[in-house]
Amino acid sequence: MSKKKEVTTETQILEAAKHVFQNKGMDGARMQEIADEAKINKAMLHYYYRSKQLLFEAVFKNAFLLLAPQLNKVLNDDSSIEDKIRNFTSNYISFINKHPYIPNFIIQELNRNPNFISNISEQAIFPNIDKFKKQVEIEVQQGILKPIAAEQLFIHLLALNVFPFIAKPLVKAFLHLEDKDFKQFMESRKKEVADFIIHSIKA
Amino acid sequence: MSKKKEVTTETQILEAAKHVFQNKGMDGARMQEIADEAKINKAMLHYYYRSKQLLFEAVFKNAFLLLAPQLNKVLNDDSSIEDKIRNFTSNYISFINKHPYIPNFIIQELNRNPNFISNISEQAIFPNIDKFKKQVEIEVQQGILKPIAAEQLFIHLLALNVFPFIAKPLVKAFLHLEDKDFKQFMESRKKEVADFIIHSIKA
DNA sequence: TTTTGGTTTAACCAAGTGGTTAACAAATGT
DNA sequence: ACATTTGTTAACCACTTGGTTAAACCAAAA
Repeated sequence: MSKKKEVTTETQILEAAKHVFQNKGMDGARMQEIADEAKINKAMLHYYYRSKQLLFEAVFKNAFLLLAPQLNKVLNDDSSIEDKIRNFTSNYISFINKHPYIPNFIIQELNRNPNFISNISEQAIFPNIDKFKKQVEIEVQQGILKPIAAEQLFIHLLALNVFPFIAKPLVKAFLHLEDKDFKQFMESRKKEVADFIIHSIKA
Repeated sequence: MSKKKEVTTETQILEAAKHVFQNKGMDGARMQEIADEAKINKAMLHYYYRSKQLLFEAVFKNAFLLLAPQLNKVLNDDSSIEDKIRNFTSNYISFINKHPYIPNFIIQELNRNPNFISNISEQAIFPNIDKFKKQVEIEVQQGILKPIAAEQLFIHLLALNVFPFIAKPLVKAFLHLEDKDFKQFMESRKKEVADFIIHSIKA
């Protein structure tokens, strides 16, 4: 096994593919555009990744592996529900500011091909809600939280944090925000969302 | 002006285009597929709508005109904030059950081409937040609501209602739901979401 | 130096793509 | 009745698409 330039070319391709796929989606992306952006010959894309579909899947899994730990942290560590909500809300918004394309990319392509999730949902990294659920039940029983289904709370948390990024053009239009204002709006949501949730669920 | 079959053919095309565009998006849709589904010759698409882009825009505006009144009702009628939240949450979820493709379609294509929203945001139908904002301020001042920015509340409301539909494949996977369970989950959210918001904001 | 193996390239290809055209059919107007 | 406009069709076209191939390249092993 010689490796010569394998590493650089292969990663160059993946980086370019990330950028193009995440901006244009599977259908809108063009292999030639990826090759141009990676500054390599188009044939190299197939040499390393065989087909557009497989290159896309590599990008998709790569994105999902970046996102999953963010969720797992909330679901599996031992801090209180309140702390988890505060931490997640703050961390997630910072995370997305660094990778603004990810949530939309994942959701967009998952809607295009819903079967695709079974490829991933079996992996160990895939977020599991069980521990979070038990913890909510305990805190409800202890009188820390008002009665609430953990599933609903979890989706509330996701919705409040993820939606504004996915619907960014819509939010900007509704609230008459420029890009700079939008960023500020999201920054203030770090505290706003956490407070909003905790006000609602604390006994 | 003669009309012969204009009406039926033109609407047949629009219906087929709706279906195809909303399932596959602008890039994934094929003119031939739309023609096949409308059971007419492909040339008719261009005869009535000139180009793929214009046909797409017709579909897009059509979808937006269906969605906007749902929001305007919340923003512009005179009931209390609490009533508005309860009504919207219940009505919106029912509305999406009838048109499950709409929110994802709009957000997906708006992210693909964010400039596109300026085509629509100038129209009178475009939701305006001003009245809602004043109303929130008044109810806060009257001590009915805890202090909260109307903009944040509005996005909270949208997020909690819209997100689960957009992220349906993800929600299903996280919570291990089948389609039937998902529908039931969304049904229970009609009350759940409204209660959740109101618990949080009521003084 | 020569051989060997993975790496890279330009040229190519078949299958689709949105869009057009010219001829034809069906109404409508006179 | 005839002419004119409107609706419909099949065939066609230029161009783009993902993918292939055969030859060239080039570092390291022999």
